[in-house]
Amino acid sequence: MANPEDTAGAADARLVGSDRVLALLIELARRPEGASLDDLAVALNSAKSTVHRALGSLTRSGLATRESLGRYAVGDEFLRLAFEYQESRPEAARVMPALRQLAERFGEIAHYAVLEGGDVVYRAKVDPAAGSIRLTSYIGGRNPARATAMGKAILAHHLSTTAEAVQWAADHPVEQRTPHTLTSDAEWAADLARVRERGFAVDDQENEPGINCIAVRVVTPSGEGAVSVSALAYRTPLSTLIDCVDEVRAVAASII
Amino acid sequence: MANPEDTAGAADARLVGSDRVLALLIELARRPEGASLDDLAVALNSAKSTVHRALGSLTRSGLATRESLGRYAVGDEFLRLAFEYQESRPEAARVMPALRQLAERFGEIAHYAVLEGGDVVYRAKVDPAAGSIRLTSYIGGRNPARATAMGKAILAHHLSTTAEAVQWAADHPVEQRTPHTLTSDAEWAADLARVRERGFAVDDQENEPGINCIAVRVVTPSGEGAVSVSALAYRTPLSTLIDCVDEVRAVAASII
DNA sequence: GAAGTCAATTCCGATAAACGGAACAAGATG
DNA sequence: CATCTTGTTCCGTTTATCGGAATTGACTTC
Repeated sequence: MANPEDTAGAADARLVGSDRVLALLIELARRPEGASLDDLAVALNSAKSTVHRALGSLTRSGLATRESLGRYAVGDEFLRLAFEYQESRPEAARVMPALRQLAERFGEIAHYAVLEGGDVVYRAKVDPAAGSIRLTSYIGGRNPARATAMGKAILAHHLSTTAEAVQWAADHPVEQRTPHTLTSDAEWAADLARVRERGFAVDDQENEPGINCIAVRVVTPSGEGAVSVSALAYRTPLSTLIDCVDEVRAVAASII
Repeated sequence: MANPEDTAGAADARLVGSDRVLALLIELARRPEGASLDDLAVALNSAKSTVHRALGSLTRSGLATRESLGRYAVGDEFLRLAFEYQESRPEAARVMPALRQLAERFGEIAHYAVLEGGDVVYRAKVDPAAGSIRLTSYIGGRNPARATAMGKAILAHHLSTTAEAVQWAADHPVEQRTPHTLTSDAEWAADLARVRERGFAVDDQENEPGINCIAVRVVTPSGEGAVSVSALAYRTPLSTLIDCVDEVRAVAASII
């Protein structure tokens, strides 16, 4: 991949000790096909022997493994920890049945997310059975709250006046992700008012081209969040989702 | 300074540097509820200040986060890395559609696993829509190959004679996990012969009480593995699964 | 709002562990 | 058999880590 690293941004800064081991773990997780020791040494800008020692630590704890000569990869233990953690979360267990119903009913992807700062963080997800097209959303992933139905569904309950909504928008600028993204603070605040009025939020290809979404806010004992159905615009137009909002609401209400 | 604690059990004697940071990450992942700094310091048998520094490393890379005062937890980034990695694996993408079909058809859990040493390692999984009862299987998790249908389905193709099967069994002893576990090497080898003959393997509550399972071997460009349907015995008796083996085979054959 | 409690953070000198360049071994390749 | 790639070990120097204790901060209670 000719992709200059974005997140790590550490290609320059001198990593030491534990930070390097963690950077190595993250680097490994970015490579589903695995990588050789030299590749990793280059990526981390460190000596081979250092990376070798770091790989030793990771291997010892099961977080990394050597699949074959020249192919180090993330270990089973890493995945086990993450998946067990996820399935042990009470909130995930609570919303999964509802998400399964939604995914099956619409044949599209259902999500559960919470608000964190200016982003929504996905906490659970169900792909439809027929789903062949892959959406680039992952559990633990983020999207700007402003440009998503889930974000708006949650925020509408906290920003009760236009002034507050405009202020929040000003504090959380958003990039023009698609031609439909509402970058104007005033327009966005107006959209939020409609959300408050109708009791649900939509995202008309504001976050990703060709993808629209409907969401309603839910409150669980673990806190507040939102459930949504994200659909391919050409297959399930937004109007279809809106027509069925009562079904979505009913399923969401079934979350304890 | 004789430090007379080589505490028994999980926490090893003396963790240093990176190993401690990784141990901390693993400890955090074991606690969906989160933990305070002091709790973690006790669990790792290290000084608070040391754990504090380690938490700093983890937080900096997004693998840990402080949810509130006294509650450190695994960070979103940890989950994102694991889930993105999993969904990027070609083999997972290949088998998921088949697993979804199986889970929907039987209303039970469908798995894909590969053989690693004497264990099967789960690589993909689909829960049924109606699924309320939680099976304790996680992606990245393991079970003894001897006591599982998937393990037997794979091994039957590699141990072509009774002698080989007995030898393999002797090399990989298994504990009596349930009353049905075949701990006798000879009996197990006989069972394996039946697998070879019929072209599919079953697990009649050998691994977990009340759970039976049917599995067939599959070969993909990424290697060999097995797909299975695991069912609650009282809901879907083994005979039902066996009656439908042709369906299972057909779905498995659809995996490219 | 002051006292009390629990959690997090900072300080610091001694010690031990990490660093990395380079040489060496082991597998693959043809 | 020659050659490449990948992985592993060695070792002197340096620098980060360790942990006990004291300090600050956060939240609760009276």
